[in-house]
Amino acid sequence: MAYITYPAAGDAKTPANPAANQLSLRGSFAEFGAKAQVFGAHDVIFYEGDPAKRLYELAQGTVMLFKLLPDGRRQVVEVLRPGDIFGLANQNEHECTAETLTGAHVHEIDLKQIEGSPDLQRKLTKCLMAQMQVLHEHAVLLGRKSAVERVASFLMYLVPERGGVGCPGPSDEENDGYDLHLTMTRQEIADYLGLTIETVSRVVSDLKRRGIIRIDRADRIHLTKVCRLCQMTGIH
Amino acid sequence: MAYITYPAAGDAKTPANPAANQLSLRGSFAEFGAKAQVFGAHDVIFYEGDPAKRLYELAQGTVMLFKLLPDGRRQVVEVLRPGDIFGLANQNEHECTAETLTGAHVHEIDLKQIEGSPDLQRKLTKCLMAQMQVLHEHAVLLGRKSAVERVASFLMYLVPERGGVGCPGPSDEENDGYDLHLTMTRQEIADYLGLTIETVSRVVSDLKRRGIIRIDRADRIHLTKVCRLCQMTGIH
DNA sequence: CGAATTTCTTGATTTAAATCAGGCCTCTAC
DNA sequence: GTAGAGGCCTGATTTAAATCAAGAAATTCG
Repeated sequence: MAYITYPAAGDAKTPANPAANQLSLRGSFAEFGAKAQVFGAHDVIFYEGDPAKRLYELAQGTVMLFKLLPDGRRQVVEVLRPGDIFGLANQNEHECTAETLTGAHVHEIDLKQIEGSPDLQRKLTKCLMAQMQVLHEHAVLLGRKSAVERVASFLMYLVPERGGVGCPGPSDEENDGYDLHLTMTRQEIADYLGLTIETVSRVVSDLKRRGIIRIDRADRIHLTKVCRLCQMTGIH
Repeated sequence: MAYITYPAAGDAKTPANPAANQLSLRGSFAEFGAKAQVFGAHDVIFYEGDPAKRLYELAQGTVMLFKLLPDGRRQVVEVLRPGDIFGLANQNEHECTAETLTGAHVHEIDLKQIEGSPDLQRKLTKCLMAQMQVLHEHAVLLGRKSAVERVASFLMYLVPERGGVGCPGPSDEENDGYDLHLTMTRQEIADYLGLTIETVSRVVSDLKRRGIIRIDRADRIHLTKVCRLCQMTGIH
């Protein structure tokens, strides 16, 4: 269950957890009296259909947004990282569910407050522009990429400063490596990539067999050949 | 080719075409000295990779945004309608190509000008929120819907005030009808829905055979049973 | 107008991924 | 330690959509 704190007004700048404080500097909402909330892993922040009144900024952790079809099919539409803003609703209801993948710190703020501040407006616009770009790239993935390309793109997305787009120069060919921690289960990855859990599992096994990745624990993946993987994303 | 006009400053409020003038009232950029541009059908407004300096507001017509993979695969990521804003770039380059589907009137404005106006900021935020919601729905379509559900959703999207979401009440079951004009070719529809042209053609033929739609010219479709079609979108 | 080009449709076949089904780890709890 | 549960992997089979391959409409153009 969610462990939610509502600090006294003006207290948001000094949360109990120093790490959260450090990370919340990434955004600027906390300085405007935003409520700070702490969630555990796999907590729901809001459900599709819930009344939408506020905006959320992820300060720490990972959150996914997903939509469900009546028959149970699920599509994860966004995977959010610290600094991302979510919970915007065109109408009065949330159009997707927000669920944490890890423990998470979230700042909550009223849209009206943002509208009053040109600085926050600018920040919001910049954030939405970046998210829109990610959504466009994800549309390409879902609409036009093969299963292998989807998984390769997903893994590259987890490499900081690469985001599945950039490719290392010729200097670090073949034997460059990178360790990454998976916060998503195979089912969540499948629902993000528009695949089944079996297909994700098979593709990952195949990458392992080909020596492109190495796996000890299911949630820890070592990318043995980042460059090779990058070339499998369909972008190059 | 594009027929581009750059009216003298302050002239944007009075374009030659009265229809354009009427429609431009939908937005508010024209009042802030935005450049007005007129494009023909199938003109490129900007290419993926072009330097991005300005923002565009569609005043009249239809525009699509698409991305290409190096091997030629294409994904149409958005289909824009009057009032929509596009051309936002996180970095300094456009991340997708903008091409008109019909003749179109476009207002061009500097992001800096918007940042100076709280009213425009609000409008921009509202517009981005709405577009993001459409992108989320489209991710569900691309990631989780069957070919029939995709085509049904697409057709419903073209019914004003429905947008593939709402369904008419039980009063207008079966024999409600709606005429719509397709501004996209089968190939463009396929690239929007993440299908091949053949699959789109087959699904459309099948809907015709089942009496759900009627087609005389390839670009004019009469929806014979809007309600039935709505039930085929996967949403109900 | 008729030729040429493009767009659309339809059929036959292939294939990538889904589905169906079972077994194997890994962690937790007792 | 053993039992149970959930997550993960793998194999066999099916299937929806892609691909391959012609034709048939439209549309453009000389």
